[in-house]
Amino acid sequence: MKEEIIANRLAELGNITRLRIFRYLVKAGHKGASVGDIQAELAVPNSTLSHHISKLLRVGLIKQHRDGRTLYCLPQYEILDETIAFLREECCINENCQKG
Amino acid sequence: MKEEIIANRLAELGNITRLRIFRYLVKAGHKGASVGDIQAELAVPNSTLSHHISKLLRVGLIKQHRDGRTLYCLPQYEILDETIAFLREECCINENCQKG
DNA sequence: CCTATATTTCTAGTAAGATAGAAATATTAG
DNA sequence: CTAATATTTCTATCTTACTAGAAATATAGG
Repeated sequence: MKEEIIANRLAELGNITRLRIFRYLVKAGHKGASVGDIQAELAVPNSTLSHHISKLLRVGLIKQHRDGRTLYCLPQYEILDETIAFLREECCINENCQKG
Repeated sequence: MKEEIIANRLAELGNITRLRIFRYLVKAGHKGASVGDIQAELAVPNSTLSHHISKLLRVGLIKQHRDGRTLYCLPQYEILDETIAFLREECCINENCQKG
């Protein structure tokens, strides 16, 4: 069910550490950032960071690609946009307005 | 810190029951819906529902106003929009693009 | 092969959240 | 005041999530 998928994504973004990770990647843009970069930026222990990254991966908010020893994380803007759009979907359909 | 405020809101929306409550209110529009309406719609026990509503209230995603015995819940669209906007803020500033 | 770098997995302790029954409170109507 | 309706609070149980140290794996360079 779509509602559950959206809730899962929002829940992942609802953790302060993951929100920081994700925003760091959004700022980084399409080139993304390596796990090591994120760790240096946020000063989170590697095991903790890895755990959070895997959760963001699981719900599709980020993807990864390897370049040598370095794993790059890339934000998935379409997934973010879909998630955001869902919150506004059918806004005020039981009323007569176009937007809140 | 703003990041924490946003994370808290997203975390509240990240629970399936609260997401349903919130979306029901968004659909209802500016007139909102009563706690009883929500309960009838979602078939959640009253104590559970009350707990979830208080969490949405706490982070400002909804407000309430009483009319006799009935408590109406109203979605706070500006808070939602601010939350959404934060996720896109400073997108790609470390790159050269305008939007993902 | 050996070493260094990059990241994940294992493991475990601790804290927080979800759920709901039952009782309590609040409001209105008669 | 009494009864009915609307909603919250209390209490408890159960599950899930966060955190991080230590060990393991993966990749590349010499």
